[in-house]
Amino acid sequence: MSDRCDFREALVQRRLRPTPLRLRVLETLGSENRAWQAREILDAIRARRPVNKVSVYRILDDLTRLGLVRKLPSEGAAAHYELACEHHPPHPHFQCQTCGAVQCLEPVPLEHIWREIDPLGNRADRLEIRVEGLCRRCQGIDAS
Amino acid sequence: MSDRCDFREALVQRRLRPTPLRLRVLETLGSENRAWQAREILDAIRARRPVNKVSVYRILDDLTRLGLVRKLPSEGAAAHYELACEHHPPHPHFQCQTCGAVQCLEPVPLEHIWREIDPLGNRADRLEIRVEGLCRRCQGIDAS
DNA sequence: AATTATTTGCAACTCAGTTGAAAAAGTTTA
DNA sequence: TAAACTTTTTCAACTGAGTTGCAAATAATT
Repeated sequence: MSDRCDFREALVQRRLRPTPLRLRVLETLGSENRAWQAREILDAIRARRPVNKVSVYRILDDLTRLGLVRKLPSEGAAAHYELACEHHPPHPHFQCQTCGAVQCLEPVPLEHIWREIDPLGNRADRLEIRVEGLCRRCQGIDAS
Repeated sequence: MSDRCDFREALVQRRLRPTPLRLRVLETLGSENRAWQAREILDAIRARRPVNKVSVYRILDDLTRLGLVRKLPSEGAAAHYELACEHHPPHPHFQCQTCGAVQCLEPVPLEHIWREIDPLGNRADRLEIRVEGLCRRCQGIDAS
């Protein structure tokens, strides 16, 4: 999945310095077609260098606020994060009820889904579609 | 919203004793057309009698496992719960990004939404549609 | 009434995420 | 380039949601 987005550029555009840590967080998010828990990102980076968890949380918050990362609602305690840059438009997600992993599904046209939904006078900004079930791995379809 | 479901009956069917506490939890969930945090349920019940939070969490877990309650994924730390009995089929939800409240929206036909989605070989069991935005109250449309 | 099973409460814990302030690193100015 | 300033990262301590193990209380069964 090695990403086509220029993270350095994306950070500079948003007036955030392209520090090694911010770049590592973005590279990690872009390295697999799935959403990551803060904890997983932390561990992935710690495999190569020491990092403090507060730094990762603050970076994820900043990037989310600036629209470079999306924070997904999730079943269970920990939030999930994914890239939100130009090559990653919004799309549905699949969460396995057994292992908890969150995969990204292909984008679907949202127009007629929006048309079905009556937001009851609330201002609707964002639509998230979540599928839950049993993933391939947990069904034993895949090896390993 | 006072509910049409017979909670006492629903509990007995599931081999759970219809204790005052379980009934209070269900009545609370059924008292408004929205999803509740465990904390909110706890506070609502405590307005009338003492309860321990562990009891409420356990009751919510049991009811969720037995299909009388649905646990919703949510933005933020705390999970939300809603009734899942016969008069409350699955439906989309709206969460306000400002106050965090989760409202229930009208059910939508899911068949052609399912048709759009490729679950990539995973077994899909459940579909949750979440709308996020700014609720009427937080827009200042409603009084109070 | 005595025994047993279920439910609730209590205390102590875990884990995700936050806060405030200090240390470190990078940038700007003189 | 040294001093002053800004931004980023770290550290320690905390909050709040949810869990665990076990004891107390309650209800059902013999």
